[in-house]
Amino acid sequence: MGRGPGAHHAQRRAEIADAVLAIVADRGLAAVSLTEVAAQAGISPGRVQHYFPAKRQLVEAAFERGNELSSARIRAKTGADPQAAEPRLVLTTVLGELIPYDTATEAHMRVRQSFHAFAFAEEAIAARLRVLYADFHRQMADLIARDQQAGHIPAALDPHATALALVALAEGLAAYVLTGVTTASTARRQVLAAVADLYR
Amino acid sequence: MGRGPGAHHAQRRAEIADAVLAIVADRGLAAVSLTEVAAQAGISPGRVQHYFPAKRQLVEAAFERGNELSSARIRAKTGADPQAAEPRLVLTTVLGELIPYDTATEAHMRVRQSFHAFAFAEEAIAARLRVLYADFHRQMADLIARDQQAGHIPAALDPHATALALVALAEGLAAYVLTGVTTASTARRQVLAAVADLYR
DNA sequence: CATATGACGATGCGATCACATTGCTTTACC
DNA sequence: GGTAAAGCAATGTGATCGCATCGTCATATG
Repeated sequence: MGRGPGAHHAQRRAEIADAVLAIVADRGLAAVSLTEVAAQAGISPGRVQHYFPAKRQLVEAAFERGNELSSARIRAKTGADPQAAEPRLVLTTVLGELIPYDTATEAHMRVRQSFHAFAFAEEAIAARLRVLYADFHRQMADLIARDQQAGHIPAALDPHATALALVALAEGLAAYVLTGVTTASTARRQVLAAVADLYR
Repeated sequence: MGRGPGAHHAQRRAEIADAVLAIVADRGLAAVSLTEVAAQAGISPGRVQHYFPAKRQLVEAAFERGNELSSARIRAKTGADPQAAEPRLVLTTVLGELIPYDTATEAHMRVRQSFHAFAFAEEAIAARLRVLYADFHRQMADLIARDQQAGHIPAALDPHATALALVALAEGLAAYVLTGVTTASTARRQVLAAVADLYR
């Protein structure tokens, strides 16, 4: 797409979605309003409305955007091809990524938590979360199954159940880190220990 | 306190706080407003305002109320004296209580999740959460330490770290149950397996 | 060149919100 | 029995919200 109307459409939408994510990360989903988003993005409220005629679409776009950014960050760390890398390395990387260690990951986990809570009232978001996690858990289970067949992980474990428990542990700890219940390093140590426990 | 002004003060406040919890549980914290709360409680908006002059106090009261109800439910299941009961029984009961299994526990976990997200924007709530969890984790750690000294749990484990991981696992799984990512029975099985793993 | 359309900014509108104010009734206390 | 305070309902108020509408300008297209 070159110049003219619609040339920067996708980019503008992404910028606005990023503004929403920034607001959610430091003031929560309740602080998201058209004027607030416009101020955060440094544009007029009319422009926000132009790209997102209804607030619902604005929030959903931010949700999708957050997931994209998360996937991109994970891909950057593990490589594009999930089959190519060592399962154990991918497991520790991905699970470690769930524990906030800088402002970007902290913001992302805050957003994730906020949408989790939001899903109680918005079935559309809940449905997307289910799809997202089904995929995520399946990928983790695949990694575990691969190292089971390689003889590195006890074959008695149920790959999917184990994956579920690992991710749940990581996210539970992440929630603690976000509110200051525990430190990031403690949480990270716990997650890595849980992975190591698979390979005992 | 007998009759006259102030006689039912605490009870009225509790009723209103319960109404807030009910709204949070099925429509989220964003749906909480003075008129909404009044409608839920079947009283006039003025009465809500009378007992809670500012919305902040209303939300905080609901937060405290939720914690009280949770503690009461746990006490009812484990007995009043935490020293009297078998540590393993208490561990499984308390952790199992974190997994939603009926409308009451589901509502409670929804409320907990909502306040967790709310804490990002409200430092006062975050501070209360920290105190709450510090206490909670310490109690769990004590139970583990007691069964370590009894020789039922490997002494090599760090009681506090182990307690932290167990609760985080349970809450992470609970979040999945709430959005339908996984079933309650699966989550429960995972939690019980984690406890059983301590006693291996 | 004419016209339609995209891309906005500006303004207005109705709803809702938290909160303030007022006033009436009931009760405790001197 | 008079008075002060508590317990409420009713109403008002200013702010903010999402969203609709209108107008302007640039650009692609015929």
